[in-house]
Amino acid sequence: MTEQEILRRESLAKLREMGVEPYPAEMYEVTAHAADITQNYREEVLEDGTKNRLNFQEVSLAGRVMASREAGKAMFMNLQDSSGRIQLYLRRDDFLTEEGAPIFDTLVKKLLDLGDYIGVKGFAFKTKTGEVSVHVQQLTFLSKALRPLPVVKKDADGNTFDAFTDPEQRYRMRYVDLTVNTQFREIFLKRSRMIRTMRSYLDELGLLEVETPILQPIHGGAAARPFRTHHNTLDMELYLRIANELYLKRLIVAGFDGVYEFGKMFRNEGMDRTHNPEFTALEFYVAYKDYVWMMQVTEQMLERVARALSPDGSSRATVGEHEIEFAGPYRRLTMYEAVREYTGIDVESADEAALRSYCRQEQIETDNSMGKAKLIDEIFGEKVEHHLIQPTFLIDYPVEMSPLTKKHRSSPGLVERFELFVNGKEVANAYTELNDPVDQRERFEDQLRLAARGDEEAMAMDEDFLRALEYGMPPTAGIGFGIDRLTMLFTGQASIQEVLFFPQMRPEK
RNA sequence: GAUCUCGUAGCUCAGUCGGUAGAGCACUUGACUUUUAAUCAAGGAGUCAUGGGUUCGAGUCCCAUCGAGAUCACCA
Repeated sequence: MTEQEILRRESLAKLREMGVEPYPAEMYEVTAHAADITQNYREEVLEDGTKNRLNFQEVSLAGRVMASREAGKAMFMNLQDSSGRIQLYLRRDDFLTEEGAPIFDTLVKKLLDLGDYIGVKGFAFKTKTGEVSVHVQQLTFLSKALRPLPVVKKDADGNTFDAFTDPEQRYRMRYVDLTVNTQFREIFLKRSRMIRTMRSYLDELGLLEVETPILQPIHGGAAARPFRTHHNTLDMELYLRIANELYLKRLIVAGFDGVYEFGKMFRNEGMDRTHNPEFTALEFYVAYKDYVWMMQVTEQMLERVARALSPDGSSRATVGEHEIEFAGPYRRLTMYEAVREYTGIDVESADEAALRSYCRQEQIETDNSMGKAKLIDEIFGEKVEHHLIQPTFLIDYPVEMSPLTKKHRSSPGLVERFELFVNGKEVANAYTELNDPVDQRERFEDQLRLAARGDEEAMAMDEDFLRALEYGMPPTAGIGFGIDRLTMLFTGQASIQEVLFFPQMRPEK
């Protein structure tokens, strides 16, 4: 233990000796919050020059002591609650035992430490320097802190000193990070508001919120390596889901017109500033619709999110150096048009060899297992994707890369799929769902052939899903959103770790 | 997985050419009854990430390991 930790344990023991419980069980009545008082306190100056305080004259608030300044027989502290900070003013003469013995020096000045949770009762007033404060008449210890918090200071110009900045410590000890770096709370408030806005939009559309299995016997619905686990009683291998798509479609088969799920997905792949092993997706599926309808819904939903998150209700958001307009309609570009526009290649007429030589020329990595579709996708990723700053629907993908997507109504070799790109990154993936069970079986068989060639991410055959389709699934549109990526977009964060409370870390020591 | 950078007091950081471990804040003691990065005086606090090596001597140089960040590869 460090010196400071030992001292705090000694303070704890002394409090108990004095009959003060540092961790009381009973609730503490809170009648006011810091931000409300500092923003709404009113007082008037009477004709004789005295001040008349108009509100907050009997308040009870609770929070953490974040700073203290002793001034002789008085003391100032900053109390932080969930709404913000407020200054407390304490005078020695206000703190006496029932017998009248002074306890200010011992109890408050010595045994109260930064980081302690306390409750205070008193009245609001303005100090000589004009700061709205609470004159404390009664103080209650609510929880003693045994470790010192980092002390982050700010001066009058807003300059920060000794900020708690080490990303490793911030992510490992989010409780400390969010206590002292309160600006990061805003990211998570926005994340919550974003999800709430989407949920209420989907509820208005009449969709049903559902939950589907995370432990799955067959990992389907996406191309990714799964986490494996084992169920003891069943004595069988299970996978943490990489997607919930096939289960949501079973519910469409079951006769629900529309279903949605916000849920964690798990992918056993690399970690970097845009990938965490577990991440959150929103997927929804709506019967009797197609991907054209889904584009309009996407535009409406994201516009609503943007307005909910911007301070002035604007549909625009600033992301890095770009101002992004989320009100629709968004630009629509086919995969082929996009590649032609940014590279000049006519991918429709080009053959595999021509694409391969272009990749060589542009130093785009390829391997021999890649077919024409995969090569186009590689070129898109290298040459096009980062140009798509304003929301852009990229539509109509080659059939080989979309085993769950319905064939295009008019363009052979393509499927009815779109991905939404914003700020050069994919944020949603949608399609007119494949509901032809015979076609779906053939697509799975193609995937099996890929797996046999060593593709670890190829989808497995899911006989029960095929059986469901054979019972009949109505024509359906479906979409998946990366909630973490969207949060990054709307909060201007470059790292996924900043939008997750507890990003995955290697174990300490 | 590869490459580069980083790891020193509770926090933020110095530490020169290899020669006794430093500062500010925090902490302790004292002064001050409207302070606010409070101020003033004095003081305490370190397994220099871990383990080896070179050297008379290593925070510093070399190797390995652990952890983090950035870039790249894969993926969303």
